[in-house]
Amino acid sequence: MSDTSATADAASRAALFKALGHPTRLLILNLIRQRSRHGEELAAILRASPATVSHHLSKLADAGLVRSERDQYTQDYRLAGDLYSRTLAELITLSTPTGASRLRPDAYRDKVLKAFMDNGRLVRIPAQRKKRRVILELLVEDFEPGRDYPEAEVNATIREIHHDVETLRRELIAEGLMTRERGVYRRVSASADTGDGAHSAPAVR
Amino acid sequence: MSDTSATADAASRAALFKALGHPTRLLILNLIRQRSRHGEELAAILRASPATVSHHLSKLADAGLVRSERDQYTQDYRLAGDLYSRTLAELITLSTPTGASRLRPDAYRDKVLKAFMDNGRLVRIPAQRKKRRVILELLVEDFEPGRDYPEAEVNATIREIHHDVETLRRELIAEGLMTRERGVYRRVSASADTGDGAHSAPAVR
DNA sequence: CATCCCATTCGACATTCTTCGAATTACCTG
DNA sequence: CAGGTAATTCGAAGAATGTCGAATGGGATG
Repeated sequence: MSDTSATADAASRAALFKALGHPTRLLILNLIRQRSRHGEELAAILRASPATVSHHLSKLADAGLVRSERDQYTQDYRLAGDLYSRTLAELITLSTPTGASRLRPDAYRDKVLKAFMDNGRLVRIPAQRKKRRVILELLVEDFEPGRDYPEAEVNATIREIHHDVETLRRELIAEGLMTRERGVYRRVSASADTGDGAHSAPAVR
Repeated sequence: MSDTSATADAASRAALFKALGHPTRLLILNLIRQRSRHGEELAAILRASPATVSHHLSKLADAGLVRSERDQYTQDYRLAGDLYSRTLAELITLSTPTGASRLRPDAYRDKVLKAFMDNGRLVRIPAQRKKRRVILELLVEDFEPGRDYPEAEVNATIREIHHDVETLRRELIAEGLMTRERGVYRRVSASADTGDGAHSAPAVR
Protein backbone atom coordinates (compact mmCIF):
# COMPACT_ATOMS: atom_id res chain seq x y z
CA MET A 1 0.00 0.00 0.00
CA SER A 2 2.54 2.60 1.06
CA ASP A 3 5.07 3.47 -1.61
CA THR A 4 8.35 4.65 -0.16
CA SER A 5 10.17 4.74 -3.47
CA ALA A 6 11.88 7.87 -4.68
CA THR A 7 9.28 8.82 -7.24
CA ALA A 8 5.56 9.26 -6.87
CA ASP A 9 2.71 11.35 -8.12
CA ALA A 10 2.22 14.90 -6.99
CA ALA A 11 -0.57 14.26 -4.52
CA SER A 12 1.05 11.45 -2.59
CA ARG A 13 4.42 13.14 -2.54
CA ALA A 14 2.82 16.33 -1.27
CA ALA A 15 1.31 14.23 1.50
CA LEU A 16 4.80 13.37 2.69
CA PHE A 17 5.78 17.01 2.94
CA LYS A 18 2.48 17.89 4.53
CA ALA A 19 3.24 15.36 7.24
CA LEU A 20 6.53 17.15 7.86
CA GLY A 21 4.97 20.59 7.70
CA HIS A 22 4.21 21.10 11.35
CA PRO A 23 6.60 22.15 14.12
CA THR A 24 5.24 19.65 16.60
CA ARG A 25 5.74 16.78 14.21
CA LEU A 26 9.31 17.82 13.52
CA LEU A 27 9.92 17.97 17.25
CA ILE A 28 8.48 14.50 17.63
CA LEU A 29 10.81 13.14 14.97
CA ASN A 30 13.76 14.72 16.73
CA LEU A 31 12.68 13.35 20.07
CA ILE A 32 12.29 9.79 18.90
CA ARG A 33 15.39 9.97 16.76
CA GLN A 34 17.72 9.27 19.65
CA ARG A 35 15.54 6.65 21.33
CA SER A 36 11.99 5.44 21.09
CA ARG A 37 9.40 7.19 23.20
CA HIS A 38 5.78 6.53 24.03
CA GLY A 39 2.84 8.83 23.52
CA GLU A 40 2.35 9.96 27.06
CA GLU A 41 6.00 10.92 27.34
CA LEU A 42 5.84 12.95 24.15
CA ALA A 43 2.66 14.64 25.31
CA ALA A 44 4.32 15.66 28.56
CA ILE A 45 7.44 17.00 26.85
CA LEU A 46 5.52 18.85 24.17
CA ARG A 47 2.90 20.18 26.58
CA ALA A 48 0.13 18.88 24.38
CA SER A 49 -2.80 16.62 25.07
CA PRO A 50 -2.47 12.89 24.37
CA ALA A 51 -5.18 13.29 21.75
CA THR A 52 -3.15 15.88 19.88
CA VAL A 53 0.03 13.82 20.02
CA SER A 54 -1.82 10.77 18.81
CA HIS A 55 -3.16 12.81 15.94
CA HIS A 56 0.31 13.92 14.90
CA LEU A 57 1.80 10.46 15.28
CA SER A 58 -0.94 9.09 13.11
CA LYS A 59 -0.03 11.51 10.35
CA LEU A 60 3.63 10.63 10.61
CA ALA A 61 2.75 6.96 10.47
CA ASP A 62 0.56 7.46 7.41
CA ALA A 63 3.54 9.06 5.69
CA GLY A 64 5.66 6.05 6.58
CA LEU A 65 8.02 8.14 8.68
CA VAL A 66 7.32 6.41 11.96
CA ARG A 67 6.43 2.99 13.25
CA SER A 68 5.36 1.81 16.67
CA GLU A 69 5.29 -1.27 18.81
CA ARG A 70 3.80 -2.14 22.12
CA ASP A 71 5.82 -2.24 25.29
CA GLN A 72 3.80 -3.11 28.36
CA TYR A 73 1.17 -0.41 28.64
CA THR A 74 2.73 1.98 26.20
CA GLN A 75 3.01 2.32 22.46
CA ASP A 76 6.62 3.10 21.61
CA TYR A 77 7.39 5.15 18.54
CA ARG A 78 10.57 5.18 16.51
CA LEU A 79 11.69 6.37 13.08
CA ALA A 80 10.91 4.21 10.07
CA GLY A 81 11.19 4.19 6.32
CA ASP A 82 13.94 4.66 3.80
CA LEU A 83 13.15 8.26 2.98
CA TYR A 84 15.49 9.93 5.45
CA SER A 85 18.53 9.25 3.33
CA ARG A 86 17.00 10.72 0.19
CA THR A 87 17.90 14.18 -0.92
CA LEU A 88 15.26 16.83 -1.29
CA ALA A 89 15.85 16.82 -5.04
CA GLU A 90 15.01 13.13 -5.21
CA LEU A 91 11.89 13.59 -3.14
CA ILE A 92 10.66 16.51 -5.16
CA THR A 93 11.19 14.88 -8.51
CA LEU A 94 7.93 13.44 -9.72
CA SER A 95 7.64 10.37 -11.87
CA THR A 96 5.20 12.13 -14.18
CA PRO A 97 5.90 15.86 -14.07
CA THR A 98 3.35 16.67 -16.74
CA GLY A 99 2.13 13.19 -17.44
CA ALA A 100 -1.13 11.72 -16.27
CA SER A 101 -2.86 14.39 -14.20
CA ARG A 102 -4.75 17.09 -16.00
CA LEU A 103 -1.75 19.06 -17.10
CA ARG A 104 -1.41 20.57 -20.52
CA PRO A 105 2.28 21.04 -21.21
CA ASP A 106 1.61 22.95 -24.43
CA ALA A 107 -1.07 25.19 -23.04
CA TYR A 108 0.97 28.35 -23.44
CA ARG A 109 2.06 27.42 -26.96
CA ASP A 110 -1.54 26.70 -27.94
CA LYS A 111 -2.63 30.00 -26.49
CA VAL A 112 -0.09 31.92 -28.52
CA LEU A 113 -0.85 30.02 -31.70
CA LYS A 114 -4.56 30.61 -31.34
CA ALA A 115 -3.90 34.31 -30.83
CA PHE A 116 -1.60 34.85 -33.80
CA MET A 117 -2.40 32.13 -36.32
CA ASP A 118 -5.44 32.03 -38.48
CA ASN A 119 -6.02 29.23 -40.92
CA GLY A 120 -2.32 28.51 -41.31
CA ARG A 121 -1.43 32.17 -41.81
CA LEU A 122 0.42 34.37 -39.34
CA VAL A 123 -1.89 37.29 -38.61
CA ARG A 124 0.79 39.52 -37.12
CA ILE A 125 4.32 39.08 -35.85
CA PRO A 126 4.29 39.09 -32.02
CA ALA A 127 6.21 41.96 -30.48
CA GLN A 128 7.14 39.89 -27.47
CA ARG A 129 10.16 37.69 -27.83
CA LYS A 130 8.61 34.70 -26.07
CA LYS A 131 5.58 34.69 -28.31
CA ARG A 132 7.62 35.33 -31.39
CA ARG A 133 9.69 32.33 -30.44
CA VAL A 134 6.61 30.11 -30.43
CA ILE A 135 5.73 31.22 -33.95
CA LEU A 136 9.26 30.71 -35.18
CA GLU A 137 9.39 27.22 -33.72
CA LEU A 138 6.26 26.42 -35.66
CA LEU A 139 7.67 27.95 -38.80
CA VAL A 140 10.95 26.08 -38.62
CA GLU A 141 9.04 22.83 -38.74
CA ASP A 142 8.53 23.48 -42.45
CA PHE A 143 12.23 22.85 -43.02
CA GLU A 144 13.99 19.51 -42.82
CA PRO A 145 17.10 19.26 -40.68
CA GLY A 146 20.32 18.51 -42.51
CA ARG A 147 19.18 19.82 -45.88
CA ASP A 148 20.51 22.85 -47.71
CA TYR A 149 18.09 25.60 -48.64
CA PRO A 150 18.83 28.45 -51.03
CA GLU A 151 17.44 31.79 -49.90
CA ALA A 152 14.80 31.76 -52.61
CA GLU A 153 13.27 28.56 -51.25
CA VAL A 154 13.39 29.82 -47.67
CA ASN A 155 11.53 32.93 -48.76
CA ALA A 156 8.93 30.91 -50.61
CA THR A 157 8.28 28.72 -47.61
CA ILE A 158 7.97 31.64 -45.22
CA ARG A 159 5.67 33.48 -47.62
CA GLU A 160 3.20 30.63 -47.26
CA ILE A 161 2.66 31.95 -43.78
CA HIS A 162 3.38 35.65 -43.75
CA HIS A 163 4.26 38.46 -46.12
CA ASP A 164 7.13 39.92 -44.07
CA VAL A 165 9.64 37.34 -45.20
CA GLU A 166 12.73 39.33 -44.33
CA THR A 167 11.87 39.83 -40.67
CA LEU A 168 10.94 36.20 -40.09
CA ARG A 169 14.00 34.95 -41.91
CA ARG A 170 16.25 37.15 -39.84
CA GLU A 171 14.54 36.07 -36.62
CA LEU A 172 14.95 32.41 -37.47
CA ILE A 173 18.68 33.01 -37.53
CA ALA A 174 18.69 35.26 -34.47
CA GLU A 175 16.81 32.68 -32.42
CA GLY A 176 19.28 30.00 -33.44
CA LEU A 177 16.69 27.94 -35.22
CA MET A 178 18.44 28.18 -38.59
CA THR A 179 21.94 29.01 -39.81
CA ARG A 180 23.19 30.75 -42.89
CA GLU A 181 26.57 30.06 -44.46
CA ARG A 182 27.58 31.45 -47.82
CA GLY A 183 23.97 32.13 -48.73
CA VAL A 184 22.86 28.61 -47.89
CA TYR A 185 20.34 28.05 -45.09
CA ARG A 186 20.10 25.04 -42.80
CA ARG A 187 17.74 24.13 -40.04
CA VAL A 188 19.47 23.63 -36.69
CA SER A 189 18.78 20.24 -35.17
CA ALA A 190 16.28 20.34 -32.33
CA SER A 191 17.74 21.78 -29.16
CA ALA A 192 18.16 19.72 -26.03
CA ASP A 193 15.18 21.08 -24.16
CA THR A 194 11.85 21.18 -25.84
CA GLY A 195 10.04 21.93 -22.62
CA ASP A 196 7.44 19.24 -23.08
CA GLY A 197 8.25 17.80 -19.68
CA ALA A 198 8.85 14.29 -20.94
CA HIS A 199 12.50 14.26 -19.99
CA SER A 200 14.14 11.77 -17.71
CA ALA A 201 14.64 13.91 -14.65
CA PRO A 202 18.07 15.54 -14.86
CA ALA A 203 19.79 16.42 -11.62
CA VAL A 204 18.31 19.42 -9.91
CA ARG A 205 21.61 20.81 -8.81
CA MET B 1 17.63 37.20 6.54
CA SER B 2 16.76 33.84 5.06
CA ASP B 3 18.62 30.96 6.62
CA THR B 4 19.26 28.13 4.21
CA SER B 5 21.62 26.27 6.51
CA ALA B 6 20.99 22.68 7.44
CA THR B 7 19.72 23.33 10.93
CA ALA B 8 16.98 25.62 12.11
CA ASP B 9 14.26 25.87 14.68
CA ALA B 10 11.10 23.83 14.41
CA ALA B 11 8.82 26.58 13.16
CA SER B 12 10.98 27.82 10.33
CA ARG B 13 11.92 24.34 9.25
CA ALA B 14 8.29 23.32 9.24
CA ALA B 15 7.65 26.30 6.98
CA LEU B 16 9.95 24.76 4.40
CA PHE B 17 8.00 21.52 4.38
CA LYS B 18 4.73 23.36 4.38
CA ALA B 19 5.83 25.12 1.23
CA LEU B 20 6.44 21.72 -0.34
CA GLY B 21 3.21 20.26 0.97
CA HIS B 22 0.96 21.03 -1.95
CA PRO B 23 0.65 19.13 -5.23
CA THR B 24 0.54 22.24 -7.35
CA ARG B 25 3.73 23.58 -5.83
CA LEU B 26 5.52 20.30 -6.44
CA LEU B 27 4.36 20.40 -10.04
CA ILE B 28 5.67 23.94 -10.38
CA LEU B 29 9.08 22.90 -9.09
CA ASN B 30 9.17 20.06 -11.58
CA LEU B 31 8.13 22.34 -14.41
CA ILE B 32 10.77 24.97 -13.75
CA ARG B 33 13.41 22.39 -12.99
CA GLN B 34 14.28 21.83 -16.63
CA ARG B 35 14.03 25.46 -17.68
CA SER B 36 12.71 28.68 -16.28
CA ARG B 37 9.08 29.52 -16.91
CA HIS B 38 6.95 32.56 -16.36
CA GLY B 39 3.75 32.82 -14.39
CA GLU B 40 1.32 32.95 -17.26
CA GLU B 41 2.84 29.83 -18.77
CA LEU B 42 2.58 27.94 -15.49
CA ALA B 43 -1.00 29.07 -15.06
CA ALA B 44 -1.90 27.76 -18.50
CA ILE B 45 -0.19 24.42 -17.96
CA LEU B 46 -1.63 23.93 -14.50
CA ARG B 47 -5.09 25.15 -15.47
CA ALA B 48 -5.10 27.55 -12.58
CA SER B 49 -5.68 31.27 -12.41
CA PRO B 50 -2.69 33.62 -12.47
CA ALA B 51 -3.64 34.72 -8.97
CA THR B 52 -3.39 31.18 -7.68
CA VAL B 53 -0.07 30.54 -9.36
CA SER B 54 1.29 33.78 -8.01
CA HIS B 55 0.20 32.74 -4.56
CA HIS B 56 2.01 29.42 -4.82
CA LEU B 57 5.14 30.97 -6.26
CA SER B 58 5.18 33.44 -3.44
CA LYS B 59 5.18 30.61 -0.93
CA LEU B 60 7.97 28.83 -2.72
CA ALA B 61 9.96 32.05 -2.83
CA ASP B 62 9.43 32.64 0.89
CA ALA B 63 10.88 29.21 1.53
CA GLY B 64 13.91 30.08 -0.59
CA LEU B 65 13.16 27.34 -3.08
CA VAL B 66 12.63 29.60 -6.05
CA ARG B 67 13.90 32.86 -7.40
CA SER B 68 12.71 35.00 -10.25
CA GLU B 69 13.93 37.62 -12.63
CA ARG B 70 12.28 39.79 -15.18
CA ASP B 71 12.45 39.05 -18.85
CA GLN B 72 10.63 41.58 -20.95
CA TYR B 73 7.04 41.48 -19.84
CA THR B 74 7.28 38.30 -17.84
CA GLN B 75 8.69 37.21 -14.52
CA ASP B 76 10.73 34.07 -15.04
CA TYR B 77 10.99 31.57 -12.23
CA ARG B 78 13.74 29.05 -11.63
CA LEU B 79 14.96 26.87 -8.78
CA ALA B 80 17.09 28.45 -6.10
CA GLY B 81 18.74 27.64 -2.80
CA ASP B 82 21.12 25.03 -1.56
CA LEU B 83 18.52 22.83 0.05
CA TYR B 84 17.87 20.48 -2.83
CA SER B 85 21.07 18.55 -2.23
CA ARG B 86 20.36 18.01 1.46
CA THR B 87 19.00 14.73 2.67
CA LEU B 88 15.71 14.55 4.47
CA ALA B 89 17.55 13.56 7.64
CA GLU B 90 19.60 16.76 7.52
CA LEU B 91 16.53 18.85 6.93
CA ILE B 92 14.56 17.26 9.73
CA THR B 93 17.32 17.54 12.28
CA LEU B 94 16.74 20.60 14.42
CA SER B 95 19.48 22.64 16.00
CA THR B 96 17.63 22.66 19.31
CA PRO B 97 15.42 19.59 19.50
CA THR B 98 14.37 20.26 23.06
CA GLY B 99 16.29 23.44 23.64
CA ALA B 100 14.84 26.91 23.67
CA SER B 101 11.16 26.63 22.84
CA ARG B 102 8.78 25.66 25.59
CA LEU B 103 9.76 22.02 25.74
CA ARG B 104 10.23 20.19 28.98
CA PRO B 105 12.52 17.27 28.28
CA ASP B 106 12.05 15.90 31.80
CA ALA B 107 8.31 16.34 31.91
CA TYR B 108 7.62 12.62 32.05
CA ARG B 109 10.28 12.04 34.69
CA ASP B 110 8.89 14.86 36.81
CA LYS B 111 5.42 13.46 36.46
CA VAL B 112 6.49 10.05 37.69
CA LEU B 113 8.53 11.46 40.55
CA LYS B 114 5.67 13.62 41.71
CA ALA B 115 3.39 10.60 41.64
CA PHE B 116 5.64 8.20 43.58
CA MET B 117 7.92 10.34 45.72
CA ASP B 118 6.93 12.17 48.82
CA ASN B 119 9.43 14.19 50.77
CA GLY B 120 12.38 12.14 49.60
CA ARG B 121 10.65 8.84 50.36
CA LEU B 122 9.38 6.37 47.78
CA VAL B 123 5.68 5.95 48.51
CA ARG B 124 5.29 2.75 46.51
CA ILE B 125 7.29 0.85 43.92
CA PRO B 126 5.77 1.41 40.46
CA ALA B 127 4.45 -1.70 38.82
CA GLN B 128 5.23 -0.44 35.39
CA ARG B 129 8.76 -0.97 34.17
CA LYS B 130 9.13 2.49 32.63
CA LYS B 131 8.10 4.25 35.81
CA ARG B 132 10.15 1.94 37.96
CA ARG B 133 13.11 2.83 35.81
CA VAL B 134 12.67 6.51 36.58
CA ILE B 135 12.74 5.81 40.31
CA LEU B 136 15.78 3.60 39.99
CA GLU B 137 17.64 6.22 38.03
CA LEU B 138 16.97 8.65 40.84
CA LEU B 139 18.05 6.13 43.44
CA VAL B 140 21.31 5.27 41.71
CA GLU B 141 22.33 8.89 42.00
CA ASP B 142 23.02 8.23 45.65
CA PHE B 143 25.98 6.08 44.67
CA GLU B 144 29.26 7.30 43.27
CA PRO B 145 30.58 5.70 40.09
CA GLY B 146 33.81 3.78 40.40
CA ARG B 147 33.50 3.12 44.13
CA ASP B 148 33.00 -0.24 45.81
CA TYR B 149 29.98 -0.71 48.07
CA PRO B 150 29.45 -3.63 50.44
CA GLU B 151 25.90 -4.92 50.49
CA ALA B 152 25.30 -3.48 53.94
CA GLU B 153 25.98 0.03 52.74
CA VAL B 154 23.80 -0.43 49.66
CA ASN B 155 20.97 -1.56 51.89
CA ALA B 156 21.41 1.40 54.20
CA THR B 157 21.33 3.87 51.34
CA ILE B 158 18.23 2.33 49.81
CA ARG B 159 16.49 2.22 53.17
CA GLU B 160 16.71 6.02 53.28
CA ILE B 161 14.11 5.93 50.54
CA HIS B 162 12.07 2.80 50.89
CA HIS B 163 11.68 -0.17 53.18
CA ASP B 164 11.68 -2.88 50.50
CA VAL B 165 15.44 -2.91 50.13
CA GLU B 166 15.68 -6.32 48.50
CA THR B 167 13.40 -5.54 45.58
CA LEU B 168 15.03 -2.22 44.79
CA ARG B 169 18.53 -3.66 45.09
CA ARG B 170 17.63 -6.48 42.73
CA GLU B 171 16.03 -4.05 40.25
CA LEU B 172 19.11 -1.83 40.23
CA ILE B 173 21.07 -4.81 38.97
CA ALA B 174 18.35 -5.96 36.58
CA GLU B 175 18.12 -2.52 34.98
CA GLY B 176 21.88 -2.44 34.51
CA LEU B 177 22.34 0.54 36.76
CA MET B 178 24.57 -1.32 39.20
CA THR B 179 26.69 -4.47 39.13
CA ARG B 180 27.46 -7.04 41.75
CA GLU B 181 30.65 -9.06 41.77
CA ARG B 182 31.66 -11.25 44.68
CA GLY B 183 29.29 -9.44 47.02
CA VAL B 184 30.65 -6.02 46.05
CA TYR B 185 28.37 -3.49 44.38
CA ARG B 186 29.36 -0.81 41.88
CA ARG B 187 27.42 1.87 40.10
CA VAL B 188 27.56 1.55 36.32
CA SER B 189 28.80 4.70 34.58
CA ALA B 190 26.05 6.75 32.99
CA SER B 191 24.74 5.25 29.78
CA ALA B 192 25.21 6.95 26.42
CA ASP B 193 21.73 8.33 26.06
CA THR B 194 20.26 10.40 28.78
CA GLY B 195 17.37 11.53 26.66
CA ASP B 196 17.86 15.19 27.41
CA GLY B 197 18.10 16.01 23.73
CA ALA B 198 21.35 17.90 24.03
CA HIS B 199 23.25 15.53 21.82
CA SER B 200 25.05 16.52 18.67
CA ALA B 201 22.62 15.12 16.15
CA PRO B 202 23.72 11.59 15.31
CA ALA B 203 22.88 10.28 11.88
CA VAL B 204 19.24 9.41 11.50
CA ARG B 205 19.86 6.33 9.44
C1' DC C 1 -12.42 -11.36 34.91
C1' DA C 2 -12.26 -6.84 37.05
C1' DT C 3 -9.35 -3.12 36.93
C1' DC C 4 -6.08 -0.07 35.37
C1' DC C 5 -3.42 2.39 32.04
C1' DC C 6 -2.42 4.31 27.83
C1' DA C 7 -3.79 5.10 23.11
C1' DT C 8 -7.13 6.24 19.95
C1' DT C 9 -11.37 8.01 18.05
C1' DC C 10 -15.17 11.27 18.06
C1' DG C 11 -17.16 15.74 18.07
C1' DA C 12 -16.86 20.53 18.08
C1' DC C 13 -14.66 24.74 17.51
C1' DA C 14 -11.00 27.86 15.97
C1' DT C 15 -7.48 28.67 12.84
C1' DT C 16 -5.17 28.41 8.65
C1' DC C 17 -4.99 27.47 3.76
C1' DT C 18 -6.67 27.48 -1.03
C1' DT C 19 -8.85 29.48 -4.83
C1' DC C 20 -10.16 32.98 -7.96
C1' DG C 21 -12.52 37.36 -9.67
C1' DA C 22 -11.64 42.03 -9.40
C1' DA C 23 -8.74 45.80 -8.58
C1' DT C 24 -4.21 47.36 -8.38
C1' DT C 25 0.56 47.61 -9.26
C1' DA C 26 4.87 47.22 -11.94
C1' DC C 27 6.96 47.78 -15.96
C1' DC C 28 8.09 47.33 -20.90
C1' DT C 29 7.51 49.29 -25.47
C1' DG C 30 6.82 52.63 -28.91
C1' DC D 1 4.08 59.47 -21.32
C1' DA D 2 0.34 56.64 -23.29
C1' DG D 3 -1.14 52.04 -23.96
C1' DG D 4 -0.56 47.31 -23.25
C1' DT D 5 0.80 43.21 -20.66
C1' DA D 6 1.79 40.32 -16.95
C1' DA D 7 2.21 39.96 -11.94
C1' DT D 8 0.53 40.85 -7.65
C1' DT D 9 -2.60 42.12 -4.00
C1' DC D 10 -7.21 42.24 -2.00
C1' DG D 11 -11.41 40.28 -0.49
C1' DA D 12 -14.49 36.65 0.16
C1' DA D 13 -15.99 32.00 0.28
C1' DG D 14 -15.18 27.28 0.98
C1' DA D 15 -12.03 23.47 2.32
C1' DA D 16 -8.66 21.55 5.19
C1' DT D 17 -6.13 21.29 9.43
C1' DG D 18 -5.08 21.71 14.50
C1' DT D 19 -6.55 21.26 19.20
C1' DC D 20 -8.48 19.07 23.06
C1' DG D 21 -12.28 17.24 26.26
C1' DA D 22 -14.95 13.32 26.41
C1' DA D 23 -16.01 8.77 25.12
C1' DT D 24 -14.26 4.46 23.47
C1' DG D 25 -11.02 0.74 22.74
C1' DG D 26 -7.16 -2.65 23.44
C1' DG D 27 -4.16 -4.94 26.29
C1' DA D 28 -1.69 -5.86 30.52
C1' DT D 29 -1.88 -6.83 35.38
C1' DG D 30 -3.21 -8.96 39.48
